Amino acid sequence: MSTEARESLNFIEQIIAEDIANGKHNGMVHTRFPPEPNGFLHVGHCRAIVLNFDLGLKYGGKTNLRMDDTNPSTEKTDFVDNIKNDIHWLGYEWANDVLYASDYFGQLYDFATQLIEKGLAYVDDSSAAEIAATKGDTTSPGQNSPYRSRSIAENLDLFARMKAGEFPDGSRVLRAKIDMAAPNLLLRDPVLYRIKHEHHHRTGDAWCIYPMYDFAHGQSDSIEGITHSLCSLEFRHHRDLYDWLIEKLEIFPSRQIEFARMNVTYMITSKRKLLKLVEEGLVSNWDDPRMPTIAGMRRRGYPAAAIVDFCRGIGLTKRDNMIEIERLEYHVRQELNQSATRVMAVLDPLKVVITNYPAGQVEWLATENNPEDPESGTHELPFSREIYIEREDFATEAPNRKYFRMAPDRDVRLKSAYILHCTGYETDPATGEVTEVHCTYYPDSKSGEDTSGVKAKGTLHFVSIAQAVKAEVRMYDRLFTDPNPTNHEDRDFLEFFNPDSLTVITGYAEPSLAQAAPGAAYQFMRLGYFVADESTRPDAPVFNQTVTLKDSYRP
RNA sequence: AGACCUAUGGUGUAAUCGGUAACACAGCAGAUUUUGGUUCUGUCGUUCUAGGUUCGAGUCCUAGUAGGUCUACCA
Repeated sequence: MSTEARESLNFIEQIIAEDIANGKHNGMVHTRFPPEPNGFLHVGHCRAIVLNFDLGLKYGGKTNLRMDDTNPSTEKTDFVDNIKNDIHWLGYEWANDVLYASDYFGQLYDFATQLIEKGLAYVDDSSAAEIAATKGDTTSPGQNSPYRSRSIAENLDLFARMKAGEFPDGSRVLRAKIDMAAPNLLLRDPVLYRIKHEHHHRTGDAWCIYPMYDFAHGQSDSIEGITHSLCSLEFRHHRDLYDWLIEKLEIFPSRQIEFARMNVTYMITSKRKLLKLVEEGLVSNWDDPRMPTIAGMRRRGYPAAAIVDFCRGIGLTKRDNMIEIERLEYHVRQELNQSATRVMAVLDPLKVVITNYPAGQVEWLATENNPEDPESGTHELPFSREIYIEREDFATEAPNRKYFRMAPDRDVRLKSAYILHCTGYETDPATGEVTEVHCTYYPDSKSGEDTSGVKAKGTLHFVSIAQAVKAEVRMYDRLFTDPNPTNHEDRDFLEFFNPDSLTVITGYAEPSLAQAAPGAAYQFMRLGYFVADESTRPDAPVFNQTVTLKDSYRP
């Protein structure tokens, strides 16, 4: 009864549990995921999405999806659609419709006016360079702006005229009047509004002044009644300003809590750097299967459930972390092992002729769709005199006692078919390369009805040559040659781009693969998991390697 | 150099008013296996340092050390 282990809560859950116990916000929990629609979502966002939406689900609250679109220069509606699609794909549903910080521009303007009226904000005519120059630094205080002591009336007038479009870009800003000597640089009269005569993807030309992050994010949280506003560690310093604004504006007290964002080896999460990969043509696009974007991982064949499980499993702290990609791959394999249909495909073919099998004869053999799922049934694949096996599965001489693949005078089973006895092989006189292998088969060794008594230690996959379908197979390796490519002070991350991260080959697949539906997951037996690419067609099947199988064979 | 944040196996986390440092991934070894997959078993290895408080410290205190963040009209 009382032997059940106490549930281990992460530090944010502890805070929430405490707030609920104390009756804060009447026990309500309301979170949000606030992406800026200026790029594709990536692994790092997955962690934040899972965290915020799971918390909403767990504590009976809601989670908003809010586009943080306060900078008209970089944001686009296209990105909004991708973001919505990615979140849905992960399996989450947001409360209400999608919300936009830009919907609050009117409210935000009123907040700014209130601040001016309280003598807590002023219009500064200084240039960006002047503001930066008088900011001081970590060891010395800044200097007050000469415009800091303008009257409230003058500030009100100037701010209204900023909004009216009377001034050019960069000529004036609205600043909070806090403390130019504050140890936290963000509190040294931070800029609240800037002038940008630019078209906004939603508000059009209605505004020519736009709020800065610090004067939009926290206020949006407050307007929406967000109880726990979760963000990454680098926003710690912003919290002082976040709290100051809420206090001075006397609005709903959302609470910001910072956590360490997730880093994964061989993956980068800088939007700027991901964009560079696309622009330089090193990857095909944002959804290239090598990209750590949600779109890329989806196209790579990573199941949404695997990504979500991964994010849930890594815990949550305030420590910088670097999670090994093997852990993500573990979840991908675990998920795919349960769901992927088993098929056979040979990627590096070596012809095998079964000399005692009648030429022209074809047998259709039943093979399990998925041994992990008894309900999954079987499908049929052809067997005939001439087949392909993996070149790697043949050796002219068995290297050691632990080798149990094909070699002269050895017996080996063909998965779901017969046991073969290797009688010899032919080589290219010029190169010495093996060109063909000869075998005989044991007619009474058919899978499921084997009475041969022959013991074969190894089992190989194969395809019947006559019925095999050629497929384009894209083999992937890590995108970078270094687990943390952006961590080198003296070298650009592109120096670590792995030129072998994509290898396109022609494989030979069992005929059922011609009908693969885009997105369908398969296990090419003994090779790995593959997904039918969105471009796959019956006459030209295309597969992306998702991840290899774990391989404990060591020659 | 200033403020703030963080230090637990190779990696990520747990240990909830101070009470035997545990789980997962990775690694290694073995069993099972018509996928050298899956599954199962075993194994390796951990509290940054120095003081202090205490019967007892990963946990509390002090001082160091190391790493991270911050001086955009980006978010």
